[in-house]
Formats: sequence, structure tokens, C-alpha cells
Amino acid sequence: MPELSRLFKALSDDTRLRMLTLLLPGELCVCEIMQALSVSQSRASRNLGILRDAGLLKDRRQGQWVYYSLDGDTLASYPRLLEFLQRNLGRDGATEKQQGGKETREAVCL
Amino acid sequence: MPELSRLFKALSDDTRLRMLTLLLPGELCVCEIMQALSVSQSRASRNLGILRDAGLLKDRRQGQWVYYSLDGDTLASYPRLLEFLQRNLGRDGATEKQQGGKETREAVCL
DNA sequence: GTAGTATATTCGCAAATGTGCATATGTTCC
DNA sequence: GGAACATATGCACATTTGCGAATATACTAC
Repeated sequence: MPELSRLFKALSDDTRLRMLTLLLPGELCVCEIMQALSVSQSRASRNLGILRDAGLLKDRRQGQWVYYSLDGDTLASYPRLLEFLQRNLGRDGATEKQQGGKETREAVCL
Repeated sequence: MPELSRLFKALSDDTRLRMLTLLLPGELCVCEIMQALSVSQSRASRNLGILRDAGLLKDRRQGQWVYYSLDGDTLASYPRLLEFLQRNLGRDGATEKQQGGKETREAVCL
């Protein structure tokens, strides 16, 4: 259970939720996330690290860039979590749209 | 989205997760929860209040007791949340069992 | 090697969080 | 009016959190 509370703690911050929203469709590098969310570099890096340590994201270095994406392994081990996030992220942020006729599920590569 | 991060913040504490686990099958009064979790009275009351303010629980006074139970209205408005909690709460707590052949979903009255 | 870019980490620091203790409020029974 | 019990809340305090600024590390290109 401490594991689960750590997961929720990672999700309990608005910046990090916006990051997840941004990453639902696919991977992005840190600088893209910084720009999209208008947050400082250290803030972006730190919060992405927290999401990674909680198992929600994985990172991949390519050249000088580090790309973050959803960690399918962890998400697969928490039934319903991904679906919950897809349905509830970016609802009242005004930053997002979300509305596709049916499902957004296919957009994420697990 | 601030609403959603508040929800997760309420879920980001071990005591509160154990309370939710305890309340999945049905309502309990504060004193029962205190005993079951071996926590102080103020700690129980405060954390139950946090779960209530986040919309996860509702309370009902009956005589000198206050009974807390899952708030079906809120849970209904967050698709997949209840199912996620039912499947993941009380896994590594050693305090819990969980294992029913199929589903536990019917146990909760929404 | 140096310079430039991308990312991570260290260092304060202010704010939020979780807790126990004591106290207040609410209810029941006499 | 009590006294007794159940619950909520105010207060103080230690811990944790999130942040920016500065610095460190990693990679690329020269």
C-alpha cells in the first residue's frame, strides 16, 4: 500500500497531471514539455523525475535530448488506471480539448 | 484539473487509503475505524474529513455516532476510479485480504 | 581541447502536510 | 441542570513539498 500512496502522491500535483495529459498521445522531450506548459527547466525536470520514479513514465535518451513517455509496464499492472487518466485528465484545465467521438485509448502505445 | 489533483492528494496518504479499504464493503463509524486501524481519534477524524472534503466519502450522523461511507455520486462522476480502488487497495498492506474469485464490485452499494 | 545546448541536481526557503495533545462541540442518559 | 461518550477542531511542531537560482553533468559540433 505504501507503493500505492506513492503513486497517488505523484499524481497529486497539477503540473504533473498536465505533463501526463501532454504525454497521453505519445513521447516528448523535456524541452517540448517545458515550452508547452510554460514551466522552468528545473521544475520540468524534477516533476518528470517524480513521475518516472513513481513508475508512471519512462525516459529514453537520444543524443542530447531525453524523451519521456508513459510507462506501459507499470500502467498495465494497475488495472483501470490508464483508462481513468485518459477519461479524467485535462477536463477543467482549459489547456486541453479531449472529446473524440468514442475513445482515445488507441492513441497511447502500450 | 485542480479538482483532480485535490482528489489524488486525498488519496496520497497511507492512513486514508487504509480507511477507504476498510469502507469498501460498507459504512462504519469513526470509532470503528479508529480501532480497526489503531490510530488516534484526532487522526481518524481529520483524515476522514479530508476524504469527505475531496468528495470520496460522505458522512451521516446517527445519535452520537458519525458514519462514513463511500460517496457514490462523486465516484460515479469519475469513471473507473472505484474499480481502480477496488482492484488495487490493500494489496501490500498485509492488513488486508482481497482475493475473491471474480469481483468485489457488488459489495459496494452505489 | 572549447563552446553551445539539453537535462539533472544541489541549495536554500516558503508553504503545505500529518500528527498528538488539549479543548470544544454534539448527543444521550440520568 | 449534570456526567459520559463520540466526534471535530485549534494549536504547536517536525517533516515534507514545490519552487527558483545556481551549478553540475551529458552530449554534439567544432
